[in-house]
Amino acid sequence: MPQLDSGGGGAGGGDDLGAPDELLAFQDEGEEQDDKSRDSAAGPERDLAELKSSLVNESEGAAGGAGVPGAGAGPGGEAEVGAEASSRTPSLFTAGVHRPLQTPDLSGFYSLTSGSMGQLPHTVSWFTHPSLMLGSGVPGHPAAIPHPAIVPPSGKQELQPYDRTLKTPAESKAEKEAKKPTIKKPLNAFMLYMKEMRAKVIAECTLKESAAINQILGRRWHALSREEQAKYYELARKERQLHMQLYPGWSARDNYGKKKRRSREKHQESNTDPGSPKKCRARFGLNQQTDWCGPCRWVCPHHHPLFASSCFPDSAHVLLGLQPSFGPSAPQLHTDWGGHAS
DNA sequence: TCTCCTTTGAAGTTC
DNA sequence: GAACTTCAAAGGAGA
Repeated sequence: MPQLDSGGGGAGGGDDLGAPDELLAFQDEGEEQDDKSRDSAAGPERDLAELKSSLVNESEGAAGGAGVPGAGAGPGGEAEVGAEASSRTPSLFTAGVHRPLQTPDLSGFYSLTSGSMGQLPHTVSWFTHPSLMLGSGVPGHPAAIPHPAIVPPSGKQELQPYDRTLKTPAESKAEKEAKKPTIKKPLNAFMLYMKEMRAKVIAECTLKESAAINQILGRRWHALSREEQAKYYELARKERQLHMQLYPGWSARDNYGKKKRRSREKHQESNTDPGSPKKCRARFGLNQQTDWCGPCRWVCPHHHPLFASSCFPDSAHVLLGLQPSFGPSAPQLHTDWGGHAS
């Protein structure tokens, strides 16, 4: 865990949490996104990469100083913890609302009470009271709020996932492994977005199938402005930051194999599928769309970014006799729409 | 009961 | 360092 280096060093390396993919995505879609952002009022807005780098700098300051905002057992924190923590679900956002974060620049993100970020739900809910968790030295303390990322082997949340009072040094390692609760990965920006928007999509589309909902959410994600996406990237970055502080030794690898491994063949099949839109786009680029295969070039009017927010669910496409996008053999939705927009 | 589906992003592994 | 793999959420569907 390279990022686990604490302090400034960690901030320099580990805190550079803008993922390569993240950047790539925007590089990929830079052209089209630029067009989009040009006509959207975002004119002078910073490039997202710039924004991200500024966020990194900002977080460096935070990490180097007080660490995670609110993490440093600030005044009033404990009182609020005991009184409110159990009655409401704290979150990064509620944290901002109820108790503005210490990092001024971030307050904008967390004090959003309207718009898309108004009610980011509880995924980040454990953030509010890190003072409980950080450096408390009392694992299993009754007042401690377990991180939602902690999931016991049963899959249900335990109140005291790290209660080791009954453990003895002689306890078998296997037993420990078996009983050790799973610490989940922190959610990335898109996951946070999904959590927030899922309910809306369900309400709008009267869909319940997560797969279909996620497809819609994927399209909408691409239709988001950079600023809007940046909010989620920032949130996700904070998630990861706090996650690292809460679980310094944790690695994503710890959870490898806990899910049943997907069929590699299937995965590879889809990756090597010549009709894979992402492949064509990656291979030929946006400027050579004439080289793209048919499915990649195919443009569903409902999937056009202009209509992304009101796009039909794919089941509706099927019902309407439009080109289906479900099924392993069907072309994936052209969610990297950014590129096909121009 | 378990796995798949489906999305994007982060992080780990492999070459 | 590029490419690939796995996991994170969600809940219906199907084995």
